[in-house]
Amino acid sequence: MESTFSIIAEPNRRAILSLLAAAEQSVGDIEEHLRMPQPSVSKHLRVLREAGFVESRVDAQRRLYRIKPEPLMEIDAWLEPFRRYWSERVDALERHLDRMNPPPRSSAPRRKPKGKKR
Amino acid sequence: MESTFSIIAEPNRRAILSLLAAAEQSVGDIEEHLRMPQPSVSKHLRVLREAGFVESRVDAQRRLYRIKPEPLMEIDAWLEPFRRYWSERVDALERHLDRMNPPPRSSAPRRKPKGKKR
DNA sequence: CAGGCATATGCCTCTCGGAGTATATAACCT
DNA sequence: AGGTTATATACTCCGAGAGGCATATGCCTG
Repeated sequence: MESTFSIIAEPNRRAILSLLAAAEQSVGDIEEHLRMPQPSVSKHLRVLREAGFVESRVDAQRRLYRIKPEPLMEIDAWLEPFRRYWSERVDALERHLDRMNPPPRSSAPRRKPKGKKR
Repeated sequence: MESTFSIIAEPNRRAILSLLAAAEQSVGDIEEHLRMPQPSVSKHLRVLREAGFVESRVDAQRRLYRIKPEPLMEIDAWLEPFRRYWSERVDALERHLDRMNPPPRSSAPRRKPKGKKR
């Protein structure tokens, strides 16, 4: 399966992506920058490629890898519903009030009481 | 260890977070909405809590869980260097040109040739 | 205080994926 | 062709973590 999220769960893969964010790199470049064994780099690149995070082009014996943004955009999109909390973090006041009395948000579904209490 | 990223790699945990994004929920609420066994819910909540994704408050016998945004903000921040690819995706033309001739970006470091060729 | 609901924890098992090593493939050069 | 460089793949080993189930803890109510 290997979902989009589990792929970037791996630290080395994130490092590779961050490297590629700056510029196109060959396998050897990555190996050198990240000081990791070449087979490991190739394996991670394979995973990233098959998941659409990167694409490669051939340059003689070497392969140059570059970012493909779509999966990362997907993650960015997943974060969307949480962004409203960003601003709430600006001052803790609203959170505090929110905790004290019934949240004044309009569309937040009210929980139906399951037990008897409260 | 359990890094921020590996925590949201778990689909059930993402589902829980998405639920909580809408509104504070009790363990029972989550169990019901996501149709998953209660111990599983509790265990995932524990992981999320210890990693700072959520916090709980006590309401009689039940615990109400709510989002804490910091770790998600961290992920959002990690995405930052890639955002420039978003816009490049708008029209494929720029990418294409980018691939054809030396990228006109100002600050992108040029790779030092390692082998002899190219 | 007894019994019941809500949640947490402990234990076991099983799978998945990463590390490491060796080796295969492929293109280049002389 | 033969050797060398660059990258990919195959195989084995091992540990982390998720699921399932039983059980513990805690609070509330009659």
